[in-house]
Amino acid sequence: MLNQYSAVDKVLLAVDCIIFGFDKDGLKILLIKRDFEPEKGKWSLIGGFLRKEEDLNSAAIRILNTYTGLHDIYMEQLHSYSEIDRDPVERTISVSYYALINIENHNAELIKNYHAQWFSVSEAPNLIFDHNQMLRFAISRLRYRTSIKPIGFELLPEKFTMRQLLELYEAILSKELDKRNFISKINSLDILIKLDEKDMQSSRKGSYLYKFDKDKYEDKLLNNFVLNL
Amino acid sequence: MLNQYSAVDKVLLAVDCIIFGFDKDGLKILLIKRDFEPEKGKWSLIGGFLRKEEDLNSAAIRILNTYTGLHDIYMEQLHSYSEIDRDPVERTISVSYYALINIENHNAELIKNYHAQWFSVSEAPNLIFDHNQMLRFAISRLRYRTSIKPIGFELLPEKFTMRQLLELYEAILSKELDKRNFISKINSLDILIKLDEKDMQSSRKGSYLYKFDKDKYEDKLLNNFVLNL
DNA sequence: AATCAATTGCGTAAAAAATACACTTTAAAA
DNA sequence: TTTTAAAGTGTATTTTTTACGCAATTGATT
Repeated sequence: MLNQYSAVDKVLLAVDCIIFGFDKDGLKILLIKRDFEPEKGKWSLIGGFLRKEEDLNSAAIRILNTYTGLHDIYMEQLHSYSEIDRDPVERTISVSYYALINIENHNAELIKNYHAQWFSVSEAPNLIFDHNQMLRFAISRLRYRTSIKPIGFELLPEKFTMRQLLELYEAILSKELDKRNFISKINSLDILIKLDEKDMQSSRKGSYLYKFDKDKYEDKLLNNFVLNL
Repeated sequence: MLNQYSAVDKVLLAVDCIIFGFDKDGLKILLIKRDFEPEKGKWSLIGGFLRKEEDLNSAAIRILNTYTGLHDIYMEQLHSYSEIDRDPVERTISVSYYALINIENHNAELIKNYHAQWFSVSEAPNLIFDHNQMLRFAISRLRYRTSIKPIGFELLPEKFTMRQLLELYEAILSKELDKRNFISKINSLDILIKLDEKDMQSSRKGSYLYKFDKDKYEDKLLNNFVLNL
């Protein structure tokens, strides 16, 4: 029974994940040393293939879970890459996703087994195929996202100082921000709860710890805003 | 020779195009009456399947050309849709693209042959599969694009009045704009050339015609700006 | 006990951008 | 000549963004 569907060339569909984390040294990404050909031994984004029984979002979530042990992580689709020879072995289209995770929360054992490693975004090694391009695109999307959605819950420890939050934003935007203006803009979002507790690591005076107001944070996630930092 | 690539489920990859046009009645999209099963006879975005010898951008351009006769049209990839049963016949992942075209320039013959038709965006019929969702997403992306890139070249005739440009923006954003503020904001972009010629259709007084300064327009395309209308 | 050092915490003034708003001009039609 | 319908034009007000500096705190040092 002929139909429009018959003459078509099927393809492999891959998912590649740009996994962002943040620690005292700044914004990082999780990369993996590829353990199969081609390009075995080179650095690559964390990826896998789409399976019959899942959609792309599920595949991205499965792949993230495989390499980090994490679940319930929000991921967002970015772009599809389809150059004919992007993968020399077989025609493969790849859909990129990004995730934001707290570096402390993932399974360190797991990533070691997979020869995965965190790299500063600014010092990332050269990546296989078109993964450099994927990474650049992800960074620019992350910057954009920062201007319309709250960010931080995913990347910071539960309790954090204003300075940590400021440095997170500075790392993402890669520019310096004025401390006072930053604080008043963040406060105007009304998503932080100031705790009665101080972090004494960073200074003699100590600085107040904050946490996100989960409900308000999630409300804000639903409605875009403009945050001009 | 076993490798990581062997166990994988290949899929069909489709491209669906949201084709925007603009005329005196506002913002429109080009839809097609589907002439094969499933959902034969229902309205659908214009689509096709990715072929071996092309990448997704080329496929989108080919599909647009097939139905409109147009070429050299800028298209932008939007999103990939991968719900398992989105197409009931076979597992198909679809990548959406959008294009902006001048309604007057396309091949009317061609679209008639294909049972394609222009619809006001606000009066679009119900579409097959997840095409309604694709359309909504495309509209929101078009609005966003409007705020960071110049728009109009693609949608307006070569010479146009300020009112036409204003109405284009109003149609895209679906809100009223203040004429005077609009004009001064558009002028501040410095992409228009005021001609010594008037359009006498719209009023007794006649209104000046403008055209885009192609070079400046394209410079602006390369660099984002913020246009708050 | 006094001083030092490092970082936190806080507010205001100036500049820039966005918004609101109304009347005159023009030329064809009556 | 009067009428009519749309074009064309500028300013004051409000809001937002930016720039900027100093006092408070406290552990460490002398």
